[in-house]
Amino acid sequence: MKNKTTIHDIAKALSIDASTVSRALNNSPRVNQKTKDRILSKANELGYQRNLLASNLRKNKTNTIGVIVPRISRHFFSSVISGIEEAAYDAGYNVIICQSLEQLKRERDIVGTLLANRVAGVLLSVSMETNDYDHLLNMKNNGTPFLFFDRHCDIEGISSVLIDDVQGGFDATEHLILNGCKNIGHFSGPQKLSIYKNRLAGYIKALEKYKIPYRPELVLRSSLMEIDGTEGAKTLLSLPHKIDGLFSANDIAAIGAMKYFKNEGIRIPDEIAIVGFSNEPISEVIDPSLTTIDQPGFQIGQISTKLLLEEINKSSNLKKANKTILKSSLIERDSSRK
Amino acid sequence: MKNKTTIHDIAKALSIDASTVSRALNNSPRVNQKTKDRILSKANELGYQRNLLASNLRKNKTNTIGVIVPRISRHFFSSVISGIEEAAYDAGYNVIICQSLEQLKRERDIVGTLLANRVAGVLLSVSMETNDYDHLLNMKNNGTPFLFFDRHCDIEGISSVLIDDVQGGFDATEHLILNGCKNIGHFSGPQKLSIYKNRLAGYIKALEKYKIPYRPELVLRSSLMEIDGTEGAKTLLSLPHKIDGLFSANDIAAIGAMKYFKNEGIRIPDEIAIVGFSNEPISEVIDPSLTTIDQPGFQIGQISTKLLLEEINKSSNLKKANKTILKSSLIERDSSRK
DNA sequence: TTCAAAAATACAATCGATTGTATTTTTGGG
DNA sequence: CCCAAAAATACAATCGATTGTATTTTTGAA
Repeated sequence: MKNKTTIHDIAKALSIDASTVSRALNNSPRVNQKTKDRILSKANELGYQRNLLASNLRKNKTNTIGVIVPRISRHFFSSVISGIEEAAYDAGYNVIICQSLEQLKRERDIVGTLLANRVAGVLLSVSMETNDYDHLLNMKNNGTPFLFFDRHCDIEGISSVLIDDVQGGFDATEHLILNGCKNIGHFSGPQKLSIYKNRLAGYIKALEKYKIPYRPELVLRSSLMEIDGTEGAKTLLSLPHKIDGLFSANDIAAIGAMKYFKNEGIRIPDEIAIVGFSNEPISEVIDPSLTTIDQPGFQIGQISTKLLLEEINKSSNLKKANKTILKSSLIERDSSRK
Repeated sequence: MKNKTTIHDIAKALSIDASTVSRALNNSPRVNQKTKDRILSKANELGYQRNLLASNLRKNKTNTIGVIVPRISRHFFSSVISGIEEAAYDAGYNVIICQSLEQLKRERDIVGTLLANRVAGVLLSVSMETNDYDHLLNMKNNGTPFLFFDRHCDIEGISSVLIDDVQGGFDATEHLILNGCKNIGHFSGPQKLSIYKNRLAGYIKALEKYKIPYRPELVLRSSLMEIDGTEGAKTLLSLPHKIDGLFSANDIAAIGAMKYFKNEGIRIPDEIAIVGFSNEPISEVIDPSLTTIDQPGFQIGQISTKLLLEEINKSSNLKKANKTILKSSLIERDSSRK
C-alpha cells in the first residue's frame, strides 16, 4: 500500500544505475537531457517521491528550521511566524513551528526533538519559566545555529533580534504621565526575562524623568495571563495608595484588569488610564480601546530568519553575536485619553 | 564543531559493537544491565543524541504527525492545535504545524513536504481555495493516513471530525428570528467548503421553519476576512430590501461589518442584530459583544488525533471512513439582544 | 579513420541506526 | 567438572539517497 517507489525502482525500470537517477532528479549537468526526461517521466509514472529522511541523512543536513514560541495564539508571535515563513520559504527552507506553552519542560523537549531531527537552525523566544539554559547551551555546543527573538537569554555567541523594551516601557509610562497620571501601577512578568526587566526599567526611567517617586509596591509580577490581570487589578485597588494609571507589560493582563475595573464601576480612562503592550487585535476593539505598544512582528520574523540563514551558511566558526534592536511604537487609543 | 557522536563512537570507546549500543539505548532486554549502564554513561559523556533521520529511515516510519490549518492565528485553530498536541504528546508523537494561509498552492507544497518527510499521518483543515484534490488523493494513494477536521472534502475512505454546521447555522438564524429579525443577511464563504454550504443550509432551514421568504440577494459570498465583512455590510445597506439582522459564517467578517455599521451610525442590535460563528476571543470584548456559535476546538483536536492514531496503528487496510459530528453551541451576547 | 578530451553512465562507499542471525560467554543442574 | 540452555554480544545486511571515482560512450579535430 505505502508508496515505496525509490530511485532504485526507477533505475531498475529503466535499466540504469540509481546514481544516475539521483543525479537526474537533482538536475545534475552530468546527466544527458534525454535520460533526464525518461527518468522524470518514469518517476512521475511510478509516483516517486523523494525520501527526505534518506536524503538528509546522507547530506548530513536538512533545510528545515525550527521555531519555538511560547504560544502561537498570541498575535505578536503569529506575526513573527508569518515573517519567518516568508523569509524561509524564499530561501527554500521549511519551518517547523512549536509552542512551549510557557513551560520549561516542553521547551527542553522541543529542543531535543528539533536537534534529533537535525534541523538546520532554530529561532526561539524563550518561555517564562526558562531560568536554566542547559538545553540551550547543549544546542550551542552541538553546533546547531540558533537565534533569539523578542525574549532572549544572555548566551555568549548567540545573536538576538529584539525590540527596545526600555524605550517601550518608557514611552508607555511617559504617555500616562503626560495624560495626568501620578500614581501608576505596573504589571510585570518574570524578571529572568529581560523584556520584562527592561519594560520595568523604562517605567522607572519615565518616573524619574518626571520626578515621580518610584513605589515598588505598585509593581506586580505575574505570568501576565488574563486572570493575573484581574487579580492584579484587585490587589492594586486594595492598596492605600490610590492609582490613577496602569502600565501592563502585555495586553492580555491589561484586559484582565480592564474587565475587573469595569465590573467595579471604575471609569477608564477617567479614574484609571491604562496602557498595554503588544497590540493584540483584541485591544483595538475592546471598550474602551486599549492604548498599547506595537511591535513589528512580521519584520522581526523576517530579520531573524535572514540572520539565522546567514549563520547557517557561514562556513567559518567565528561567532560574532550581535543584537539587532528594533523600535516599537505607541498606539494611542481611548483607554488612556483623559 | 557539530556534534557528531554516533553509536559507533560510543561502541568504539567501549570496545563493543554498535548493535549492542543501539539496543542498550533502546533499553532492549537483550543487553546486560551493567553494559547498559556503561553505555548510557558514555553516551552522556560524549553528548550523544540519537539521529532520528537515520533511525526513522531504518524503521521506515516516523512518530511525527503533520497538521495543516489555514491560519494558526485563528483562535479556533489554535485551540484545535492545543488539543492535537496534548493527545499526540501523550501517545509519544511529535507534531509539525503548518499554515496554508488559505492558499491551495501552499497547501500542496506542505503536503509534499510532509510526505517527503514521511510523517506518520496528517490532520488537515483545507484552505478556502481548495477545489482540486489531487494532492490529497496522492496522499491517499501513497498510503499516508490522514483525517479532516472542521473543513473537509468528500474523499472516499477518509474520515473527518466535524461540527454540525447545519445546526449551527440554524441556531444562529433562529436566534435572530426569535429576536424579531425578519430580513436577515448572511455572509457565506466558498461553497466548495461544506462548512459554508452547511451553515447556509441551516440559515435557509431556519427561514423556512418560520415562513420567512429566502432572498438569495441577501446572501453574500466572500473569503470572510475583515475587509469582506466591511464591504459586505456596505453592499447589504445598498439593497432596496432593508435588513434588520445579519448572520456571518465567521466572527471576523461579522466584526468587519460591525465596524462599518457603527461608523455609519447604525445601532447594533436595535437596527441590525448580528450573530457570528467561531467564538473568537475578540468577540467577547468588542462593543457590543458579539453573539456567536462556539465550536469545541480543543475537543476536536483531541478526537481527531485519537482517530488518526488508530488509523496509523491499524494493520489492516480496511478503510471505514466515518464522520464524527460534534455539537456547537450558541453564545448569546449583546449584538443580538433587542 | 584515429584518438584524446569530454560527456555520460556505472560502481561502490557512505550517512547513522536498526534488526535478524550467528557466535561467544555465562549459568547452573547433574 | 561438563555441557546444554540461556544470556550476552558480535556480525552483517538494510533503509534510500548521495557523491567521489572509475569506466564506458560519444564527440570532433586532426
